[in-house]
Amino acid sequence: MTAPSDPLAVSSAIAVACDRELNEPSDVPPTSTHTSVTLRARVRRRWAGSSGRTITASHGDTGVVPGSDWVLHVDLDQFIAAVEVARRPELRGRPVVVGGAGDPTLRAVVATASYEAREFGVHSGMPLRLAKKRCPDAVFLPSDPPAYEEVSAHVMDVLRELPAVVEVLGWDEAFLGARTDDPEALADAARRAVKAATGLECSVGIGDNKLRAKLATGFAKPAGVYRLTRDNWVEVMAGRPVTALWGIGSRTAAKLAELGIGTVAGLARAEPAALAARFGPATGPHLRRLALGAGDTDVTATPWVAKSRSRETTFQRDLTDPEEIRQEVRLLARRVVEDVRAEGRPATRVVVKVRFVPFSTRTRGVSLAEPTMEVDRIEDAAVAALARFDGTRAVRLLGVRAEFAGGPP
DNA sequence: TCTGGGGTCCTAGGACCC
DNA sequence: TCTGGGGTCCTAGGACCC
Repeated sequence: MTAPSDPLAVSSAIAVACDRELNEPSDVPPTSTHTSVTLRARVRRRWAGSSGRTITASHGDTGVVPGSDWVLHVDLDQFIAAVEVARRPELRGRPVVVGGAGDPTLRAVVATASYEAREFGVHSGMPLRLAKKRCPDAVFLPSDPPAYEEVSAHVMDVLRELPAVVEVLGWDEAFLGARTDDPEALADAARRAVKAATGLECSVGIGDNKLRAKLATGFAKPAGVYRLTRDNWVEVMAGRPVTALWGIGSRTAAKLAELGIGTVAGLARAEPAALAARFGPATGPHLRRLALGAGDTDVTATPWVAKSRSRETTFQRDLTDPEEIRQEVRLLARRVVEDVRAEGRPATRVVVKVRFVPFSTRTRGVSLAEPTMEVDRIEDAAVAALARFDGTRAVRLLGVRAEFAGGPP
């Protein structure tokens, strides 16, 4: 296949590929090992019980009829910072940085920065120390998860009043599945309802599947609405870097760059076989489908069920004493057991995570003889897993994770 | 700029079995 | 003769997301 250099030709080439891909009924042949989005959707559908309404597209996993089925993605603007400003109105208009214990001299990173702080180059994931350097006048606040959970629950309840199926994605975002002729009106209704009930601004992406709705939200921010469908996908996305896609991060982008692929258009035109050879039989073709804008349309209100519970701590000073390390693992294990018991489901496996100095992370796990919620059993399993590590290196982080048996509780 | 905490999913390799 | 080819399960690591 020749790669046209004319941008318009590129666009039409992708458009053709899109149409072919999206309309192909035998998209997932039974012998294919293709999994990713479609398989995940099937697994979830199998678990969808009677506890929630479910909209399932009747036109296959990748296609919906415009004007009939819509996916909306609602995302609260600078959520954590907005919650903090809401309860401290005097901070409005000031650069606010939330993260860790709120002390920029400690080992911690930014959870959320207000738009004012972002002007100084502060963003999520950045060490607090650097945020302080970039924006010395910012107000640094400790992270307060229970407060955010409470506001989040309120927002989700407000969204559930709308004529749509609500699938919660995290503290500050949700998918809405709806059958409507006017998705913009529904998006406006969602924005107004959230604002009226909580004072918080949100942005809404409208799409013909989850991927496009999610990406549309990025163009809607702040406090706006944007529609991204197969009709404008090529025009909007073709020239953007592959990292603009939901699910492609810097590591995958670097590997794609080695194959000479840098843009969404380039990925859309790539040979599935070449991608499969580099990324595996499922992930390779899946990456190309992302570039085509393909995604599933299933929005389900079925509550999310955790597959594991974990606790981890980064220490302010590195640990070297084996006995101290053991005691910290026991402490983390007991905290995990509290969460496991709150869940009311026994753990089947315990995994210990160690991050050595400077920053290499390793895990070791122990399968339990039988599922249990007993604190002694889980604590001992964590210590046994820890014993399988090389105990001579300095440690900066310890973590303990309990895994539950597969399937619904 | 030395890099949190809580999750999920996919892949590769070895063990084990027929 | 020291060699087969799948299938499945388990484990550790990698990558991604919020």
